[in-house]
Amino acid sequence: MPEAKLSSSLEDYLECVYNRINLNGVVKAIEISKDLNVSRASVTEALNKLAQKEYINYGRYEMISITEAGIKKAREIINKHNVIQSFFEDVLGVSSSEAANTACQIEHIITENILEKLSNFNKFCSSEPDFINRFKNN
Amino acid sequence: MPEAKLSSSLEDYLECVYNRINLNGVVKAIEISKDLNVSRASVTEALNKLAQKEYINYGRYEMISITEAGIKKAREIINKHNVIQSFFEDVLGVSSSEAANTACQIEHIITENILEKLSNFNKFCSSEPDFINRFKNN
DNA sequence: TTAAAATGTTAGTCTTGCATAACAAATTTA
DNA sequence: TAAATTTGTTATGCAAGACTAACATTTTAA
Repeated sequence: MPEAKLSSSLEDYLECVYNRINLNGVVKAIEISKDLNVSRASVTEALNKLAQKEYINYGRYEMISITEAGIKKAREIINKHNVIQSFFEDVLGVSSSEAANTACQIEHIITENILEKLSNFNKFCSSEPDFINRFKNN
Repeated sequence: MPEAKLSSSLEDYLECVYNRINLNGVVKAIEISKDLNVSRASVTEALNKLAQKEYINYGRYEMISITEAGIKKAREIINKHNVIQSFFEDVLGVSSSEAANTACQIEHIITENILEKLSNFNKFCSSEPDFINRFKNN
């Protein structure tokens, strides 16, 4: 039974593991350290914590794999990220990089309820391009 | 010359000092500890840091006052809070308490640029109540 | 005006998350 | 395949931010 709560930092590591595995089928600690701009030692430490919480499978010098619970959790985080980024980018008209950077932080904070409302709002706005255009020219 | 950067935590303390002083003219450490749900010891520590950064005036057993730089900074934080809360509450229709709690965290993260766009968006939406009503009944 | 209560401070500890340096293992390449 | 390089781990330390317990000061009230 994986423990539910992850810190922002551990969520970032899990998200990175998921993305890398999705992309390449595997992930190495050094890639994580580059993606997240942290030392290899910090990655080892974080991976041990994620394994202890049963979000990944991992042991000394072993290949990293992600559990079902890890996949579920990672997808939740990534979904949050995407909804937030889309709001900033597509509704407010913020640049892609600024939208992404801010979304990276807010994804760890926003509640499920607000997320759902925001997601609906994004959809509603994209069904009303006229409104968004008037806002942008305003 | 006050140092610019404050951690999320110190921003919370400064915001609390500002609000209490605005409300009552004075603020006591114990009130801060109750508002922020931390120990009196943590308050002492935070106040020393804020004083060292010249956002407040403070010394051992002395009355707490806020500097000009502190007022400016606090108002920026509170403005961020209000814009974010208003978006959640008035645009998305989130409850006041959930909007406030989430805004409390996002206020430490959001960039000036996104804030400005969000603020404009709030204004634009309030000038188009029909759009918001259609979203809410959707 | 003291004794009790409330408030504030200090000292020491814990946790998280990061770092560097030294060492271990695995991989690459000459 | 042996040496060099890369990658991973461990040990250790630091900083922020919180805590509790003990002590100091201030305030309240008997």
